[in-house]
Amino acid sequence: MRSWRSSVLSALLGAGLGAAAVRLWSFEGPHEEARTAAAFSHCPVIPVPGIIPRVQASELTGSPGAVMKYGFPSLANVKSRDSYITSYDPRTRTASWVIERLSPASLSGSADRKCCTFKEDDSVHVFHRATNEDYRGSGFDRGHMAAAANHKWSQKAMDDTFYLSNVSPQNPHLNQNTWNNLEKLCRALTKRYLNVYVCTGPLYLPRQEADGKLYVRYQVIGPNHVAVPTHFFKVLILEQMDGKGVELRSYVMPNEPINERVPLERFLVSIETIERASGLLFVPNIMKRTSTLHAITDR
DNA sequence: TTTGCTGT
Repeated sequence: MRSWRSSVLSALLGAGLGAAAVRLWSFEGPHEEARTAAAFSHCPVIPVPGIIPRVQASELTGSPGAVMKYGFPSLANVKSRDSYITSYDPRTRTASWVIERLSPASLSGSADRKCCTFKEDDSVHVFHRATNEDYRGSGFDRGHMAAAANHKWSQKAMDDTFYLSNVSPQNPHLNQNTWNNLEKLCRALTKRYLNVYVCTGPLYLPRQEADGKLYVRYQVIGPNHVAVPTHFFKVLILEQMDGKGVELRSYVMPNEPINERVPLERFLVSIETIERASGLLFVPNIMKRTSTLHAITDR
């Protein structure tokens, strides 16, 4: 039985993405704090000109200009909702990426998920649309990309996270434990950073099969063949309290049960790893490609 | 607490 670690590692290696990932996962220090510090030392910090203001409650209404200040990871089938902006992938019947902006204001309010139900996205053609029937009895959870609890500021905003275009088939144990903890971490970071931008999405990573060749293989569920991602990513854009810099943190988790005792820092990968694997480019508006990527991968 | 599921 292969561990999650070897499974992620071989998948990333298979995509030709090894260098940055190997260095992170090979780190085994005796003290967790030292390990955490070492893990974050890989995360880039980018100075930004001017002072960034904190988002106020009155500014929460989903306006693409505000949520997308760091740019679009890709441009196909972009949709704007109150709580997030997303790019839909009609071939897999799920999102390519979903971006949301978290702040203390967006996390507080009276919206209640008991009032929400998962629903088809009528803006997607029926040929390419996921339905609740696809998930029923599949063994997979309907895992939010933009999490419901991030948008208590408005019932409509929370309702919008229940479109199945904001959902991917997710291992139930992962969704309800370690992935949930990662979502809670994103919310907790709003206390230490001015604004927290979160970009979430699925990955379909190659792995080596018995003949020694690399294949991308994923299950599809239901009559509409909704793709089951092999992994999920989260890219965090953290605006520092002094408004002078932006920190980037990016995580990859396999779509399988993960022991909750494994620290979240173990799932940090370089942003380049996710960019190569996903076909997306993050923070195109601020990334200085050559110099920044050297800083990440050469460390 | 928040993440979901199934059955009535």
